[in-house]
Amino acid sequence: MTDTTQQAPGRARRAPSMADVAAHAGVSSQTVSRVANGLTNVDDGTRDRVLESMTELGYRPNKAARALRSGRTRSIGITMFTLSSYGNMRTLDAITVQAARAGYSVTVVPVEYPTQRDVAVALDRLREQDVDGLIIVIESHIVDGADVELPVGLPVVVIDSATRTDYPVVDNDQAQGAALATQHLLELGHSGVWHIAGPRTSYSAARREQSWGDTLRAAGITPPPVFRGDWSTASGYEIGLQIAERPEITAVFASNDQMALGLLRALHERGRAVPASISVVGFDDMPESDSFWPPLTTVHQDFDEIGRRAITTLLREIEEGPSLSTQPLTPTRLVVRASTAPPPAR
Amino acid sequence: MTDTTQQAPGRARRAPSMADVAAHAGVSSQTVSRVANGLTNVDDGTRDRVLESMTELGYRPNKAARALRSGRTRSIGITMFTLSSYGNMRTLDAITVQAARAGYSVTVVPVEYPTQRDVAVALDRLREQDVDGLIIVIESHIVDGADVELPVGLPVVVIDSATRTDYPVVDNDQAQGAALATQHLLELGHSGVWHIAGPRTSYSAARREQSWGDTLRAAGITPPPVFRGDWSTASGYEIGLQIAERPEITAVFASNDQMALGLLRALHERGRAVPASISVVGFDDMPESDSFWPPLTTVHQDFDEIGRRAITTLLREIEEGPSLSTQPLTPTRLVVRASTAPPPAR
DNA sequence: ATCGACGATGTTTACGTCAACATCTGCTCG
DNA sequence: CGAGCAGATGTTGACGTAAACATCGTCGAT
Repeated sequence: MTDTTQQAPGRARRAPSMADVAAHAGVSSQTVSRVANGLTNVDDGTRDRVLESMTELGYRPNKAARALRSGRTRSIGITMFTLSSYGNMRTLDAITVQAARAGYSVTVVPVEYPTQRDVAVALDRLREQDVDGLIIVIESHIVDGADVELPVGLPVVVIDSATRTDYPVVDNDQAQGAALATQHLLELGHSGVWHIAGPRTSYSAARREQSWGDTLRAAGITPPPVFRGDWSTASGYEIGLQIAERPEITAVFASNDQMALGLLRALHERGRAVPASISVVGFDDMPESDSFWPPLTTVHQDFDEIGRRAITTLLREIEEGPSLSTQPLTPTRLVVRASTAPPPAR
Repeated sequence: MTDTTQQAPGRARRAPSMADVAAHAGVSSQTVSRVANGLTNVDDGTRDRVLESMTELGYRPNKAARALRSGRTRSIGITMFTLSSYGNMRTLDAITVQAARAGYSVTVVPVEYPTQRDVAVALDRLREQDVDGLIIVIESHIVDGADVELPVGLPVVVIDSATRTDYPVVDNDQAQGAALATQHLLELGHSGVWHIAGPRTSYSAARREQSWGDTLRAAGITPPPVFRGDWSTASGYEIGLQIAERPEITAVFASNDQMALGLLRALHERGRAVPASISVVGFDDMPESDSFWPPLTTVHQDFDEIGRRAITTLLREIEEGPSLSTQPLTPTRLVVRASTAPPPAR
């Protein structure tokens, strides 16, 4: 029978405020504030009494009031295209976990279509949320567009992007990964490596493609024309049907695991044995990849690390002001499984 | 030179408030408020002048102040286990998109480990966010636990859960899907259907398992003991190695696509042809499933629809108060591909 | 013993918005 | 031609918190 507040019909009762706790504990609300914020200059006895009252009344600090007063919300915003890509999802997962550990909450605003307008709308929405910082997981060429106005004075970290130099960028080292994949195939003795690239809109795809070409050229090989997919298994499959007909192709580096999977399917259907007749390397290392048939050799990206570093960097910016420290890219590593082998003897 | 505010060094200048706009437009801040909220009792000329000032100063309403004043934040919270399951991810994606369309933002709080303590912490955190409503995507037996105190008076929608009847539940019809899968195998002529179940902690897994058994019994068949996995491809693979050794098993219904994939791999390795020697059906219909080898027959779940209905239901609760309308489950459908066939002739 | 410093606690006020109420203008109607 | 009314606009205060400042008591140094 400690509850003396009124319960409006069908409505939540008003949450207890600092004033309620203060009255209950017989102190001023400022003392409650001090306890709530863990300041040290409070007598132990008083503190205990306040804490007890808090528990009894079920007090929770009101975030809106706190935000209004302090201008800080302890929440960060993140905007990205469809969550339905393996990398984005893993990154988001890592970010929410890390943010929670640091006491921040995460507001997600999706961008439905990769247009400047939609991105602008998303950023606008985020700005209204009064977030303390922003993580943007969007291709830079769209973010850079004229219609997109980045929030002024708001800490920002960019993932999977590049050209803007005024924000810290956190990302996997796409170039290093692609080089790893290409090099692996060359070392197995393949005289050429074909490439299934990602869509033109993707900066990651461009970097992998560039690095694949560079690696070949460094080995004295002229890169063949790329096949271009759109990340989907379906596009990998379509391209795979073409590749299957060309016996001179003995090694393919696909820009993600899903396209590699589509490729594997096409090769199965057309009777090209993997890896006996043709080797395949992917990129991402999805948890499913080790159960593809054959288990896929691929480049592992550490998305947990990306999320961790994005949060670390952003929180440092929020708490210590803008810094211009350049972030090193996170290295990837090659996971060799059963889809690669030396080229068939001729 | 309209900017008279001071720029603190290295800090964002204070965002313009209604008072700033009011001063600029030569009206009272209340009039600005009326314009901002689209009230009609404002002179057209005045309105235009205010809107112009807003644009010029780059005014955005302060969400914290608005929330403090009105008690509504136009944001909803969602908590779920690891985002890294296909279903959770797709659901979250759909929810963020739908929420954005309705003008709500979404705060995601992850639950790192499926313990009551972690769930309680997550809900606590969400309550502090002053969200207007909550979507919980967590197994009900944990939510129901004694340590978990659900927010009082806050609209809640539950996904992938069950036993509590005091909140609306939105979900796919797991039972119907499992029946579809089992029935399909029986109709192909298999005399028994084995099952790779999901973990005991999962309510979805339990429902699929139950329905599989019921369907067999309805056909006069005693269900064999289940194999129990943990949703991962690795567990499917381990179980698959056992199944491969038992020629009497000619039909397997796996509780998700990933375990089905692991199973396929084990069967390949042990030389059991799919579907000639053994048929496999999955559950989920991941976008990759049509490129498994062979392309996987599976049960398609409509996660977009789940997200849509979760938001619709929650917003109705928020805006019109609690309703006790029972939600029909969303039907699933069987997608027949190449991993199922009649049993081998003996 | 006295003064000052410091620690604990209380009081006041501002953050930005919006509901409620107050005021003012111009116009209609008898 | 004045009372009354409607619509436009202004003023005040409250939401819950925390910074800034004020007050009070205690204890140590001289």
